[in-house]
Amino acid sequence: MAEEGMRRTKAQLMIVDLLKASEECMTVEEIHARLRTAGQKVGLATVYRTVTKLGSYGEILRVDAGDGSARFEAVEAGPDGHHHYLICVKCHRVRKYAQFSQEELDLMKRTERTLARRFKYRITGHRIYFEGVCPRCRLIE
Amino acid sequence: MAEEGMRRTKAQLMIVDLLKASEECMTVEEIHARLRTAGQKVGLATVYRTVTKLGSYGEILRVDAGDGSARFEAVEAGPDGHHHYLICVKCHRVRKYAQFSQEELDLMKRTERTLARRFKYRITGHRIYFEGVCPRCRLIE
DNA sequence: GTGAATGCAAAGACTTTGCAGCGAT
DNA sequence: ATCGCTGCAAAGTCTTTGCATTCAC
Repeated sequence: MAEEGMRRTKAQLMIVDLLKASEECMTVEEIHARLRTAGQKVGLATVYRTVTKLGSYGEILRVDAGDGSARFEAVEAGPDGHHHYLICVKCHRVRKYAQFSQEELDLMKRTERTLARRFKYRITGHRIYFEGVCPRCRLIE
Repeated sequence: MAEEGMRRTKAQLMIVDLLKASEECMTVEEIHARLRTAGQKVGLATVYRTVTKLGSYGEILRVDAGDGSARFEAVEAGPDGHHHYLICVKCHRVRKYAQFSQEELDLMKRTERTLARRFKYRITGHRIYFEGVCPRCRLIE
């Protein structure tokens, strides 16, 4: 996935590793703060540039929490890289999960074909978000 | 759906009507431009305030096209108000549709229960987006 | 050594807010 | 006649960009 002329820098590795280790998608601010706290001095602009650049290579995926805040996740190679999401409507955190059933996958595939025919789109993928209140926010409801 | 002390103004009606008549979700800029073109002098701030306010009442729903641009749709009362979406990864337009199968609805309901149990969320709804290339953009691919 | 990536700060884009006047109830 | 809504412009926020320096290859 390394591209022509591209350099794999320390900042990029740290950002991707951080995202890979997280069960939640992270905002640019969160990534920046976490790296700072860990003693790494990375500029905010670098985080923006990294998620944008690796995003264009498909290594990082942008996810919207529905409140306008952009969040990011690292994409593992292969089919295991695909996630669905749980979005908390209170705190806007985005939890990713990969345990979906074969039935779901089959239905999505079939639906994609139906939609392609009906609306003349070339379908390339889908995104599924469940909205609700996360365990943490349920405590203070 | 009218709230305590709220006034149903001309600007609000125009914005909701415009959204109801559209098969696509619209950005604030698009809404503003369309109203201007139609000879209505509505300020951009009013459009922002309207989508935010009616959004909090559930009359307008915010949709993210995955590129950070917020788009909005009017929500009809009842179960018919629910849509799924086709997002064009080239032009980022968001087409809404309501023709989903009973099988889809059933599966989503079942999945919601599974997720609620597994992740301890109180699930309130779901959002489904299919990504692809729209008919218009396919012509210039 | 060369040129991509970084850090910082400045610029740009998008959204919200203060305030006086307008208009819905 | 109220008091919420609007328009405009100013103020915030979030994101991108210019430039000199650093660092990966």
